[in-house]
Amino acid sequence: MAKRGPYRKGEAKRAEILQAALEIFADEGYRGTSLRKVAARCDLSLPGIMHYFESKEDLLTQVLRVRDETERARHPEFDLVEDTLDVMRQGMRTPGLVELFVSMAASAGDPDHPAHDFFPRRYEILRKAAVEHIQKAMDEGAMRTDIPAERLAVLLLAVADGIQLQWLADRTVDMQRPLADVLNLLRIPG
Amino acid sequence: MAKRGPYRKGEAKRAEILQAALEIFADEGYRGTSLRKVAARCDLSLPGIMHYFESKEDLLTQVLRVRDETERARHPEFDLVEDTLDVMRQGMRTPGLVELFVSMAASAGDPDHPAHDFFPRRYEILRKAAVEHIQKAMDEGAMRTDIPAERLAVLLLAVADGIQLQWLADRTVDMQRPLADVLNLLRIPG
DNA sequence: CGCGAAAACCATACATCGATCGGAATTCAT
DNA sequence: ATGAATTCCGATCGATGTATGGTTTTCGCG
Repeated sequence: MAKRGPYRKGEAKRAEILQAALEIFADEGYRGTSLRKVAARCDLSLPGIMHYFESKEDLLTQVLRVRDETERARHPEFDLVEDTLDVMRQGMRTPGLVELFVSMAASAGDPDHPAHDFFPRRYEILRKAAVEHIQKAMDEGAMRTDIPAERLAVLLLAVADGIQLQWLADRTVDMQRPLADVLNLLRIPG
Repeated sequence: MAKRGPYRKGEAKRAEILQAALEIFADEGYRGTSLRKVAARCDLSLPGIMHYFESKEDLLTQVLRVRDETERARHPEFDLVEDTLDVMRQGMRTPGLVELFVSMAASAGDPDHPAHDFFPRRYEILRKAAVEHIQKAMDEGAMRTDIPAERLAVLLLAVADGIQLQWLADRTVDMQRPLADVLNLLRIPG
């Protein structure tokens, strides 16, 4: 007789909070966004938020989670190049979420941080998906390098993340070009 | 009769504050480090800090500045490969500073942030230095690509930054390998 | 030397933040 | 319909960055 699980309205509110937080961080940036502001948009008080999430960082971690899930839903079958480019296009429209992602990645190194497990897991998933596609291209003889697919996957993810960091500093840099360049370095020329 | 410039003790304290902040962030991480803690290490009160720095973010920005300067002093003549690898080795010993760097990069997108000018300027300097070395290697025929040096510089910096992001999430990843790999992709094989 | 203005520095206070606690109101399985 | 679990709030706490006013120290200049 201990637990009874969340109510229907509860689950709805939880989703509403995550959506509100996502929107606020998307168009107001990571700085100066308080839980009380998120609460206000949901017609809630701050303890109302804390009822659903253990801490602010917990909420933000789950924001990243739903962001990842919705993005994954937008791409039923994974295409290495096109999907990565689409992630960047999406990022250009929502700089606040890129800031959130980077900022969380910075502090998630702490073992006590709610996102401490999220990022390694995420990288592993992305790496695995990338390796799969790279390996296929290699088997088709479309690669001109002897670097193993696993290392190429790490390299490609690094390019994708790194160019976003540069873009945060200077929004005029071309985020798609470096990825295209490194892919051209791998492809057998015309 | 307006200004008289800082006193001798003042400049010393200013440097002491920056050094103390650097050390605290280096071995305690970015999270949970307050200005009062920095003040205590300098035998100062919090307003004592605020006398020298306009805000916390201003202090942190200048921490990054002195960090850059001391690193540049350690490398009188710039060597693209060896220096980048050394930056990563240095980062592995001070994860807190990597977190600080990434976290600042995330929030420096705001035009009102003290580091808003720092990062573009930094990237421009690094890019220019990288272009110089790449161009030299190209003139010597040591490159096997028709991608212009400027774009290769952006690509190399992206790899360096991106692999650090992955390393923050998983400290077992090899930070040096991806850089070596992308360089091998550019070099004419044996 | 010593005068005095600027710099260095502190005690205090303030606004805001995330977090906590006790309790009231609401939901829903039984 | 009952009652326990969930939902949610008012009030409060400790900590943080910041602002204010004043006091002490430094040091150029007469």
